[in-house]
This record gives sequence, C-alpha cells and structure tokens, in this order.
Amino acid sequence: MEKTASVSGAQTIHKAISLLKFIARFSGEGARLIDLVRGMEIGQPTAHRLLQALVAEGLVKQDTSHRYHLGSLVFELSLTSGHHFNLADICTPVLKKLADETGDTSFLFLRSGDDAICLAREQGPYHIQTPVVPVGSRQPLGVSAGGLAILSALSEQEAAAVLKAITPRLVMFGNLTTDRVWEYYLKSNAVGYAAISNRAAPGVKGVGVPIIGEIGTPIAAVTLATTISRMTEERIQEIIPALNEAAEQIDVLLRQF
Amino acid sequence: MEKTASVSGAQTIHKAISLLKFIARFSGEGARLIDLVRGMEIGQPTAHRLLQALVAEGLVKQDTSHRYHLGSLVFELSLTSGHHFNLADICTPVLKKLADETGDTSFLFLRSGDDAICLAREQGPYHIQTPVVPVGSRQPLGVSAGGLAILSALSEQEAAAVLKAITPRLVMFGNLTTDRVWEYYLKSNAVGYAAISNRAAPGVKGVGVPIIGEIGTPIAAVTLATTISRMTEERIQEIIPALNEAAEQIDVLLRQF
DNA sequence: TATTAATAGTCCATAATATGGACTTTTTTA
DNA sequence: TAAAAAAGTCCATATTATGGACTATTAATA
Repeated sequence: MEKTASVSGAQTIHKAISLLKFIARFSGEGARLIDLVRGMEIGQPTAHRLLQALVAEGLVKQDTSHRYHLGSLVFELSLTSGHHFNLADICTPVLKKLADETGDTSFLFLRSGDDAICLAREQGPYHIQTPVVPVGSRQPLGVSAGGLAILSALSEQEAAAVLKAITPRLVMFGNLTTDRVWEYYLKSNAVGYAAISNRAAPGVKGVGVPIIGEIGTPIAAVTLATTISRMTEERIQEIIPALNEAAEQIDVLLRQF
Repeated sequence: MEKTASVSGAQTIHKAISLLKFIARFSGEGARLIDLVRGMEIGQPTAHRLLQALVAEGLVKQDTSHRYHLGSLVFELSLTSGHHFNLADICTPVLKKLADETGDTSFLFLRSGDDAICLAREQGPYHIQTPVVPVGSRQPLGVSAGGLAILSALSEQEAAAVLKAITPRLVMFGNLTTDRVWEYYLKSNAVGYAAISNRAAPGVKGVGVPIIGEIGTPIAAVTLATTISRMTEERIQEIIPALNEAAEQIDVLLRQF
C-alpha cells in the first residue's frame, strides 16, 4: 500500500501527503495524532508539525476534540477539476459493454461520504429492463446494491460509523433497519459481492462489486439490476466475473485520469 | 490572496500546496511550469522538483505536453469527505431566509468543472413560485443564472476555455450560442451580477451572484428566480444586496467546514 | 525543414530546514 | 481526584531543500 515512490528532494511532501491519505481512511470519526503516528512511520513531533501546516493551508481540519479530518480545500480543489463529470463519460463504454453482455441494466455509483450517488446507467438488450435508480440520485450507503458494495469494502469500524450516521434516514427506504444493513454487510463480505432486493422497486434485485482507489478505500461501485426471478444464485455466479472485469477497467480509467 | 500563514518548520508544504492552488486556477488548459514560476514566488528548479513530488503522489497530473493539472487523488480524497452532501444541509437556512425575504425561489449551484449542479432549492412565500431547476440537475456553465454567475467570475481566458468545451452541448439549451453566452459573460461582469431568462422555462428569469473560494476561483452561486414581469431592473437592484449577503454567509460556512 | 528561441529538466555545493529526544501542558480515563 | 495517555513545544544537530548554472527538449519562426 505504501508507495516507496518519493521523488528525491521532497521527502516532506511525501510525508505530508501520506498523512493526508491516512486521514482519509478515518472518514467520519476523524483521526487522532496518535492514530497517525502509530499507523505510519513518522515521529510524533514531525507529524504534529506537518499536520499544523496542512491545517493552516486548509487541506486538513482539526475539530474541537483535536481529531483531524480532511479540510474544505480538498473539496474546493475537486470542484475546479470537473473529474466527477468526466468520470461518467469515461465509464459509459464499460457500462454499455456490461449491459450488452448480460442483457440487464448496469449502474455506476460513486461514494460521497455516507452516501452513494448514481453517476451513470446503461440499459441492456434483454426485454425486461429495470432502470430503478435515476442518474444523479443519492441514497445512504447500504441501501442499494451499489451503496452496499461500497459499504462492504469499508472496515467494520468505518462501516459502523457510517451506519450510525445514516440511521435516521434508513426508515425512508422500505423500513430498513441498522441491524438488517449490518447483516447485509457481513453477508456481502462473506460471499465477495453485494446482492440486495431494491426497497423502492419491489421485484427488482441488484448485484454489485466495489471499486477500490489508490488510498485503499472504496470510491465507487458497478452494479447490475434485473428482476428477482431472473437474478438467481446461479446467474449471479455467472455475471460476477463480468462485474469484476468492469470494476477493474473502471479502476484503470480512474488512475489514468 | 497569498496567505503568509506558513507554520514555522513546514515551508515546503506551504510551497507545494500553493502550487496546487495555483494549478487549480488553470482548469482546462493546464498550467505550464513557467506559468507557475512566473505567477508565484518560487524558483524554477524548486517548482519543478516539488511538482514531480506532487505528481508521484497523485495530487498533480502532467499531460503529454508537460502541462500540469490536478490529479485524481484530489477527486478521490474529496469522495471520502462527504462535503458535497453536507454543504446542501448547511446552506439550507441561508437559502430559506433569502426566499422568505424576497418571496421568490432561491437556489444554490455548485461548480463541477465546466458544469453547474443545482445543490439545493427553497421556495418563498410569494403566490407565484418558479422551481424551474430540479435539485441534482446539471447544466453547462453559462446556461442558468447560477452557471452564468460562476462563469462570470472566471478570467476571460478561463471562461473562453469553458465555452469552447461546452459548445457542443449548448444547442440543447434553447439554441444558445457561444457568442450569446459570451455577451452574457461580458454584461454580467459589467453590472456585477448574472441575470438571464430561463431557456427551458419561458417567462422565468433568474438573477445570481458567485461565491468565491479560498483559491480565488468561483466554486458556487446563489440565485433567485421568478417571472420576467416581476424581475424588473428596479427589483433586481433591490434584491442584489440580499443575494450578496447570502453569498457572504455561505462563503463563511464553507470556510468553517 | 533548418534555425532559433523558449521552456523543461538536471546537478551539486551551500544555506536553510526538518528532525527527534526530552520536555511541559492538556485531556481523558479510572 | 489521581493517574495515565495524548497533545503540544523547544532546540541543537543532522538532514534536506535551495538556486545558480548548466544541458536537453520542445515550440516557434524563417
């Protein structure tokens, strides 16, 4: 995970950005100084000084209980880049291929904190299509197959923090409960993919796999949806390789961009 | 603009992040090494070395013509932070107040590269409401009052680059032309706010002002919309102070988060 | 396409900066 | 309230970044 890259003559930058990436893994609770010092190869005074510098620049924010979070500058920088939009364009061929090969409707979900956003969608040639999630819509992680795939790629600690945060909104999705989502989380991790019946559209079932970014945290998910009767256990086993291949391709596209 | 902050003992980080912020201002074309060296107080070998370090980390990307752009790590980090979502929540009271005070429908737009996304919307007490842009929808910069406000806050060079990029999509918005949008751009800069009739909803007119972030580039816009007959020149002059106040409040909220 | 100008990339002795041991202060836990 | 843990600070020293001067590459011009 830790790249030994580090261009000669800029070790400080390597350390500072490693801190940034490590903080990103504590989404929600935030990271304490000691968490960072223990998790990385860095001295405590050095970490403290670099963090203060990052805070002064706005890349990192420190809350009242001394915990470190990503700062608003990260958000602001990402807005000028337009990556969000381009990602949908770039991934469309992959989604189209996936839909064509399986016959069903394919989706790309993007993580946004405790939520998953449907970024793109493509319909396949099968005579029943289930475009159940509109492009641009947002649901808590764990609700749809895409959100569940992303949630399942988080550590138990992180997933628990997400679940806690989204609990008040879960009731709006077919009376989902925290316990139920936790069951799905465990099952997804056991079988290696996320499968779930759509709460808003009865009779529809989705299957998804996460896309893991450079930091090591899940950043997106690819899913396929069709009717429950069509999405049998047997068929899931057939389409999982196609899903994994699509996820791999999108991962490559992401790194290039 | 250039903060002299710089925590003692981390000047390198200050320089590296200043580079990052400066690169963000060249969205589209990308920045050449010499652009950065001339625009900042930094030596050329130093800039080169720091940039290579940032590229190695993924925060910056260098294209085939040696130009520097923000890298995919910026995008990836922003996904784990969930700032996008929280922003809408945080700004709702400001939008509600604006709608209540003016009677009309208020909107918050967020920049996303060459596009503006409607992030939040609030209706006022007046008996005619014009909720013409749905939350979550996206249009090229320059099409709606929000997009035009953001576009108008860009330099002529940047705005021209954006216009070039969105040209193919403009026809979908009431046969808008590049020339027409450029006229609007110039007029908005002359009068200090963006006013435009909605192309998709005839009879509706919007007025907006941009929100400038820490980097110095526009990151969002607040707008008000109502019927053309109600949105007279005289009335625009009355509501501009309210819009500016709302923009200022949102700016403060953004910096806190 | 040859020539020139401009930009990008590299090297290394020196100057400047980051480092970490040891410390104090603050916060959390028992 | 006491004890433990974490956060924050200081400074002499070792490590790292710096910028002048260079070469290599790319773009502009004739």
